[in-house]
Amino acid sequence: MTRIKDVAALAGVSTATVSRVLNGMTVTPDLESAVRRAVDELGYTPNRTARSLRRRHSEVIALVLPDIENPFFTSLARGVEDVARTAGLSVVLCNTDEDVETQEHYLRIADDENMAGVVVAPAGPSPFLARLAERHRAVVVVDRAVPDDVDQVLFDNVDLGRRAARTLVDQGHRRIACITGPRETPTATARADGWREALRTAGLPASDELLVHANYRVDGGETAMAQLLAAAHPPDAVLATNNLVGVGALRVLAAGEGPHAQLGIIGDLPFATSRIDDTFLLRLHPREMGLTAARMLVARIRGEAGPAQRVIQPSRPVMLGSTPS
Amino acid sequence: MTRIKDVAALAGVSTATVSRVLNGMTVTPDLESAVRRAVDELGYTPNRTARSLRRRHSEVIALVLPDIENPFFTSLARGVEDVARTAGLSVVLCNTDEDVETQEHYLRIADDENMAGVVVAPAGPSPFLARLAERHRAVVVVDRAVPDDVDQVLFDNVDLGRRAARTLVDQGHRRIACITGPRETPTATARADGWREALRTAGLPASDELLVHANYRVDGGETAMAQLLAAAHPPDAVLATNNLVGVGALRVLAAGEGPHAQLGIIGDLPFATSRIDDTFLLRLHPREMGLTAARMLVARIRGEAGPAQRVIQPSRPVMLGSTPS
DNA sequence: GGTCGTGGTGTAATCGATTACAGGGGAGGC
DNA sequence: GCCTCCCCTGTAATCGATTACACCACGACC
Repeated sequence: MTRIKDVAALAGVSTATVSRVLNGMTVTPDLESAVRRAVDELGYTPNRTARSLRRRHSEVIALVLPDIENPFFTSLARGVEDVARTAGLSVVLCNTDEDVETQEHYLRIADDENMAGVVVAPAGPSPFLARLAERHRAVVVVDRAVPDDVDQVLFDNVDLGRRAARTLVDQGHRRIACITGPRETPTATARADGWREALRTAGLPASDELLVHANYRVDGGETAMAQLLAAAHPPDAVLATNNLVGVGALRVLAAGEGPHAQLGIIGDLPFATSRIDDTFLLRLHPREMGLTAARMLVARIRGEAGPAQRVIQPSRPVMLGSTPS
Repeated sequence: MTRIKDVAALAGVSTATVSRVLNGMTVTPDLESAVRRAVDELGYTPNRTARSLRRRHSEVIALVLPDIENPFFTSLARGVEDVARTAGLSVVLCNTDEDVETQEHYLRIADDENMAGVVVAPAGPSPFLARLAERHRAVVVVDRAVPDDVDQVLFDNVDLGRRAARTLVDQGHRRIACITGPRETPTATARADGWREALRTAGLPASDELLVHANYRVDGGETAMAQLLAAAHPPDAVLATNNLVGVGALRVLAAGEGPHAQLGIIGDLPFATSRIDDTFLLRLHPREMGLTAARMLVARIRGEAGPAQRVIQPSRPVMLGSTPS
């Protein structure tokens, strides 16, 4: 491996001068070009480990996500990447698999590796997160609120549930069920709260048998939808509060057994294989959430940010599905 | 931040002893317990940057992927993670967006950060890759062959195309089209070669108008399928050579306009929303490919690996689709 | 009892960059 | 002509860990 010493020797200058050229400080043009020639000739790139040991932070940010197989999060990741790249930062992605310990593990690595900052969609409560923020590490939380005093980019989940449910009400449906995630998942319960509120406001029932707390994945959506349609009084419309349970619900409908029901989904379905003209999608634009979060992170890394803030990421109006693009 | 010096001072030993305790070398029990107490009390974790500067490699491996939004690759990523975790390594994921320059950038980072190794699904030819391998960095290439002398885990793509096409032939179809990726994409052309071979063997036409080189994404599949079905002599069966064009093709079929055609897909559809009983899937099990690649990487990191080898990842028999699980 | 070997510990060198500090040289002002 | 001041450069300290090397104490063996 070529080191800065080799470049300095070849260019006939000191290591300090090489470092200065590489970091854009003023240097006599003669020396500068000599250094650049030497750098090119040796194909030298600075050792980032040494650099970040000395500088006490690297040019890498960590993006800690609970489920890398969920298109919502991969889309969010793309947003973070785009901003990071233009800011000269590299993104490394860590998958916690919804496991709090794994999350702590990765947050600790980000800290120990002196990463410039962290964007995290928390799998659960994290003592370490607060500690990072206290020590003035750049941290932005996305998608899932935490009580700590850190930057956060969130949806107004109650409002999402309300708006989606209201759309079904306005369509004339009278028995509107809701498939949401586990009780321990705050976004799931908040969206269900919105659904309940919209129904009550419209004078419609929002009874227990119309609300299913499913596992928040595709199979959860399938099971829940099948259960709802098999009930004595099946609903004439169903709200799925995230993309994955939406996929599951759609599959059951596509099977065509049992009664029909209008479906509404909070989320997007980039890999849907059926026509879904008939389904309402309340698209969430996770990519834009990623953009927002990354911009906030970059500002904080640069020291341009003030006290921690919570940003509510807007979502677009409820849209009729058509085949998603 | 607490440093090893602080621990040493509190425990009344030298930094060398602390380091030895933390790295499992033999130390007098008295001192060892004193050190452990001090570590606990201070909540000390070693600074990984300093450690990897000295050791000249870190405990992190990079997984460099061309498209993080493709479920094939996220599934592969899960496989890599599972092996890495049990080996005590952390995985960071880098998205090249099919861009060779971005790929070089991330490979360089992996090198400069002294990462323990790299698993990469190459977006294209990479001079840097060969250089890494030459310098005895642990490198494993997955999914897309490269000419360099490095470990590789690949499918037998010609065979995949052949088997998938033969299944359609055995079904009694006589005019079998193929939607594959761009001519510059080796896996795409190899699978198409297999399709052509199977058709010729069966005495069926494999003419140019039956082979569409589409963009290898969902919209490419849609366009290609629409084009095929609108032809003067539409095919009675279509082979889609990857998961994404398969999704696009299915969408067009689901629209129900135009003639029907039997569909076969090389790949899996974890987010399909329709019943696909009627479609043949040749599942590829990218997760297992990730497991294999990560195991090879770990062996190489530990210095247990010999000369570079190419492993052909087996795939299961062609299966009738049903709703994927 | 003396010598040798062994196992455990501490001191200090080391990894490869950045940067505080000191010194040298040239320009400008009196 | 001399003195400042400023700008650039080089030397060496520094980041925080690991580890080569030297040393010491103790036990075994002759």
